[in-house]
Amino acid sequence: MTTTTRGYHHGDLRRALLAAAVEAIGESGPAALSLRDLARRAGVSHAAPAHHFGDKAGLLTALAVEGFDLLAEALRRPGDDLLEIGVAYVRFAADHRAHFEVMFAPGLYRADDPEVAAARARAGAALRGGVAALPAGSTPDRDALAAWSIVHGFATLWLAGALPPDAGRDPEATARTVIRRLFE
Amino acid sequence: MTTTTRGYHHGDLRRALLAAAVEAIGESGPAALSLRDLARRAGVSHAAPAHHFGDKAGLLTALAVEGFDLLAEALRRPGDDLLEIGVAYVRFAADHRAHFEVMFAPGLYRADDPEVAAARARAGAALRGGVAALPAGSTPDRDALAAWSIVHGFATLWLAGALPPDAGRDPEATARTVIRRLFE
DNA sequence: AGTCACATCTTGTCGCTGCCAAGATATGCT
DNA sequence: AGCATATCTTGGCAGCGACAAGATGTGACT
Repeated sequence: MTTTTRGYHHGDLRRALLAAAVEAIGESGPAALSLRDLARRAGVSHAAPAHHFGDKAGLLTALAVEGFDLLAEALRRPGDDLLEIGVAYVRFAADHRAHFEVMFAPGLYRADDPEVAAARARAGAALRGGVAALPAGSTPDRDALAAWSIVHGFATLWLAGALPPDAGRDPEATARTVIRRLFE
Repeated sequence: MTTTTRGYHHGDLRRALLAAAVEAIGESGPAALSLRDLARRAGVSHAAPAHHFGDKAGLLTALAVEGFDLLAEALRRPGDDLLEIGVAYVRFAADHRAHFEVMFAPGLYRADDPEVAAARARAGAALRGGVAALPAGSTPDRDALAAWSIVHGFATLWLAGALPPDAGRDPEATARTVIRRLFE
């Protein structure tokens, strides 16, 4: 599979546009995203993206699907340890900022799209996986929601630059400390 | 003070534009906000907003300042009870969705503006106020961060429509249950 | 009362954007 | 070889943010 750009046909434009979107969002945030800019980055005409994604919301929908699948994969890696699953959640937000910002901005894409719903459900199952391994006498639904809230809140605040400077220096270590608060 | 719209001069255009912004964001989210639409809602020409706010980021900066001040006020109301302060945080997000969404989307406004920084600090102080009243032997910085994370995460997930339907029905009650998890 | 500086709002314009329609080119199937 | 289809281009339209220049009120000073 050649990914070179020469010729009338790009070869892998869909993937190239998604990659360009990640790059552009990393530079200027999701709100400033422009389909025409992505087309320029990929070296194609301004209307080429429409063929693959329909419109801007379509492109962001595809990016959200990709993001939820990456998240599910990242959350499955630590196994049963709920603390480490939480840390993985924060690390995912830091490592895939562009995806994360889009995923939780449902006004930007078609959040009710079936592919999104399926990918979101896979990520949710991966997160709930660690809660099942908690000691007896716990309340799974509430514990899952509390765990999700605390890691999501931490990640969001860190991305927003709202954390005090010393807490934001090493988000992963700080997150580990904060999450541990749930188990004491 | 007359707030009528007749005449060449509006009378209270700045306030009217901020109110229109809250309304518009409530309908379509912050990303879809248009200065020209706000001008139409206020019954003025398309360039009138520029005089009061400079540009779009300026308007959203003013909205963020207003939001952080409203939040500080809301957090001060419950007094020393950290649980109720957390509930007030969630209630604020629900009651002032437009403000909240802008406040924590620093890419949309000038987050380093001194007025924003001051208002944000006031809200932070109000939040930390409840942590000081915790039982001895606690770790204030970490506890404040954990509390902030869990309420912010819950509020954000609720606004994003990411919570399971039964948890999202009565966010305030669910939030109270989830936050209590921090104190057990 | 006059007039003058200033704040407020309007009109006009520019480049950029998303989206649509119509046409060009490559690919693969028969 | 020939045709259907997927992929990409060109051209155009309306809406947007930002800027510049002008019109209109407001208030202060004399």
